[in-house]
Amino acid sequence: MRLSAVKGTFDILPDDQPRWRHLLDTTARVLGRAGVDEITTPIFEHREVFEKSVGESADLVVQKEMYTFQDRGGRWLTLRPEFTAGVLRAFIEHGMHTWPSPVKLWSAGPAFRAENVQRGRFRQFHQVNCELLGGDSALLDAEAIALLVDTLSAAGLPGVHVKVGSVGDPEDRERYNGYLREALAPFERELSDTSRERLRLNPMRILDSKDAGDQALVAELLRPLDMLGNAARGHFDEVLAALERWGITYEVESAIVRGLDYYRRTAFEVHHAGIGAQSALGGGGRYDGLIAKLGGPDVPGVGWAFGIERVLDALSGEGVGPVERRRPLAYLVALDAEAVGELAALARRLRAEHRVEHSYTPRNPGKGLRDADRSGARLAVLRGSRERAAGVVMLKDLRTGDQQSLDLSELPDALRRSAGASQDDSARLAATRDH
RNA sequence: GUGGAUGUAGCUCAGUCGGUUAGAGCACCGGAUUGUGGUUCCGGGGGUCGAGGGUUCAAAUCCCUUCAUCCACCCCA
Repeated sequence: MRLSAVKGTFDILPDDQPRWRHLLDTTARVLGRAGVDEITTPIFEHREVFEKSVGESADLVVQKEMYTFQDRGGRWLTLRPEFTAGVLRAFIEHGMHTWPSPVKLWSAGPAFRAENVQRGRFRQFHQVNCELLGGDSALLDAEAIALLVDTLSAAGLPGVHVKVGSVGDPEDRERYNGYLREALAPFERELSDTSRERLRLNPMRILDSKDAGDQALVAELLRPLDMLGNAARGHFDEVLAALERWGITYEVESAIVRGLDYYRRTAFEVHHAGIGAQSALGGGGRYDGLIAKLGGPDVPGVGWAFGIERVLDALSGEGVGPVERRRPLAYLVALDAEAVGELAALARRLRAEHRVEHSYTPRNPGKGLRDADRSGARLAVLRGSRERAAGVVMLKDLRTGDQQSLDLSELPDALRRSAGASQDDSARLAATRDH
């Protein structure tokens, strides 16, 4: 059987890399300016890290989608299905609650879920994650949303659709779930199977049901937003006020529901049309109490993640085209065996400044220039017996066809001059792709 | 877990009322051009027709099974 990538995984080939690089560079720049520092945590953790964070009502659904395995020492480990739990584990382990507050951290990398594959859903996928830890100010909720919007905007998606809601404080949720149970109890037999299950475990999620019958039953009921306590209501209003003040357009979602029950108060999502059925680019919310639940100090936090593949998908749809791959400045063509060694040594020196490639076997000029042309190099440098006798190289501009014989000592300067010119090219290229 | 569509060369795809040796474009290699690339022209290599089984004188083509990919449902941290 021919080997292939595992279902739900894929290779990011050299031609794809510039787009990824661009998105990650943009992320680092935007978040860095906001005082968010990068943190890298392991891609697997003790299973408890994720099991504790996930919560009881969700674990039935969610745990079976986690890649959990036993290593040779008998440890139970889980490939991270998301970033938050691992980052919080690091926060606790390194005593970050003593750092100047708030502690702002971002990460990027792969995550793993054993899901069925479709557009925008993979088993190994990649996320950018951001956490703002140690403050309960509504300003931090708003900042989190702003950072998500600003990052996507800077990457080339200025018009994402922001949905903001609040799931309230724990007591609000309890009250609301009680209300739902009471209101829906008479209709229990009319609910869909999953919703009947949810009625016991987490009634709020019934609001999420796509079943038409379920939707009809809940249509007339109050939404979570309608039953927020004073504290959560005030907090939510402050978040919205900040967003308005900053000119961030949003839509209030009266029944925003998230699959995990660690969310408190603010929850939000960003959506984009045209990336298939999975329209969510990312989302997040506030999770006060989660750090304590994981065994740390009772420090509040708010965070989000977006899916890199989905954002790139959206960017393609926006006509933000593939970014051109890096090309060498010069390709050194060895015309005889001795030149191969000479040029390899020369290339090594030139590489201190430029991207330079060279032939590894003797080539005739025709083949050598074709090699140079295919590499995408702007310049070809030829060296053979004639050049050696004169102590020179032949420098050829592959676009104009101009060529000149050049003393070896003059080559570095000549390359520097051309490098200046081709940087202008790449600047133009960058300008067109950043529209 | 469920449903639909699709699997033919490295890539994109033609080819199925069953019938010679399975084709094209692009890509790759060589030559025209043994010290000058791109364009052009000529030639060449490359295929378990996803896999297994069945029907048939004969299967890429028909039947069954299976796997994979894509899309969607379910679910979604």
